[in-house]
Amino acid sequence: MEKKMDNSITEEAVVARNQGNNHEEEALRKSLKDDEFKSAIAEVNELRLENARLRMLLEQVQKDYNSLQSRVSNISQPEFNKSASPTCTTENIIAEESELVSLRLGRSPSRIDQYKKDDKKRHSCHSSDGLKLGLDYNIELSKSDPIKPNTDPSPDKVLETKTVDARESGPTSEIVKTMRRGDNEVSQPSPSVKRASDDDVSQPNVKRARVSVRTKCDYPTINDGCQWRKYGQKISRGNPCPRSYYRCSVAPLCPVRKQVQRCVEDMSVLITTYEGTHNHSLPIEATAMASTTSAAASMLLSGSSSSQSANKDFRNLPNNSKSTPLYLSNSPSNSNPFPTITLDFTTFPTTSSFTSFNFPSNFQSNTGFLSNSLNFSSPESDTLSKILGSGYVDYDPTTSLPYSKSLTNIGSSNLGKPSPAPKQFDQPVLGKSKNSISNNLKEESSQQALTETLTKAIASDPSFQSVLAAAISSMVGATKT
DNA sequence: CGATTTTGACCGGCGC
DNA sequence: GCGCCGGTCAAAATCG
Repeated sequence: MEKKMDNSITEEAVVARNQGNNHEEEALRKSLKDDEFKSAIAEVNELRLENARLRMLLEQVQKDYNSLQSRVSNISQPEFNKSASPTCTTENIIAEESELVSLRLGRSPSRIDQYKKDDKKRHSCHSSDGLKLGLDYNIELSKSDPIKPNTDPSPDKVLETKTVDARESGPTSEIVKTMRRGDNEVSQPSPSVKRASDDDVSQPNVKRARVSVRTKCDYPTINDGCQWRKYGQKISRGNPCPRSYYRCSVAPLCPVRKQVQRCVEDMSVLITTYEGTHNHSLPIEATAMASTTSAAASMLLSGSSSSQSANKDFRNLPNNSKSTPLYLSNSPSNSNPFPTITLDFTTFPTTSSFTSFNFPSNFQSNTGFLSNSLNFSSPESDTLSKILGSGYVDYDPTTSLPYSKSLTNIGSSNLGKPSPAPKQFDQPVLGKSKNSISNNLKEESSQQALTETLTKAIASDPSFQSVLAAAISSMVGATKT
């Protein structure tokens, strides 16, 4: 009996203890939930802070980008004004019509976007290179107002406008051309009339500038941030791969067109040729390449002589084939009747930086076209990266963002404006360890003369500055997305 | 159903 | 004048 009592007491105690345990567990769970809740709140707060920080960073980058743009615009202005001067000399015409510039931009390979099969028709959305494209009409619009539709269809007037614009830049002339086409489409729907109007624009002395972008790309087209509509496809002579013709579909009257074709020598290389300037606002991701292509086109049409002078300066560089980063080269596309500038992204740097800047000394024009070549590509040796890395700018290999180094020597003080570097950039410049910094110093001193010469060359060539600045800004812009 | 792509036809430039 | 070639158009087909 006592045992029973004891047992019952014990059971009660156990029950009571269990009940107590349940309460404790509940309290524990509650406190755990509170903790979780608090940590979640803390996490959210952290994220908010991070968000705010990133926003500030973005604003800063935007600010830098804008100031850079305005500088590019300022730098380019005299050239445009000069070339837009009312005295249309034969030299001017020949120079602008006969330019063929190759600009090679090496950059680190960025992550390859997932290619969505179901999205393959929307070729504007894919990239293997993380390239962004658009045209910078901050520059173009500030000079003249080419977008304004020509309300006076008088052929004389049209011709006059076209000629002046063409002297300013190819894309501008393209705009005028297309706006006129739009006018004709309204007033004279006949296709033959439309084509006749095209002919008016295609004066022998007025060539349209094109910017050709070469990229290693397995996909039908590169992601340039714009939306394109395919309007034709042709198999051109000498290349079994069909050439596709696209026009910008963001705005109905946008004159910008592009041609996409695989390189016959290397099928993995995609050649995208842009023509014209967007007459509408662009998505952010489309502005970066726009800056580059627009500046390149501007340089193409406005800076022939200055490029030559730059070349002259570049030839003063130390005569060491391994360390001579600048040389002139023939453009591969000699048959192209249009002034074309080529941005070559096909040679990715194996080092961490934005690399070479090559001007082959065997430059000569064999097409009657002035074939100025700016080569930013990236052979591992004799690269601009060393120069840029030793005084101008370095790029993070994973982000392609420039490290905050001084760019003032390039001629744009804002370029080097130190900006708060986010965490991911907080790593050794050029990816080198501290042990290699002394080696860097040695390299720096040995290339000091080179750097000075290059600085001089760059500073003496506004067009070159604008292209370089645009290229840099494109690197920056590409990281915004 | 609207947007986009495909594709054959057409046009102008250019060289012969 | 003719033919080739690059570029564009536009109707039909396709896609989402």
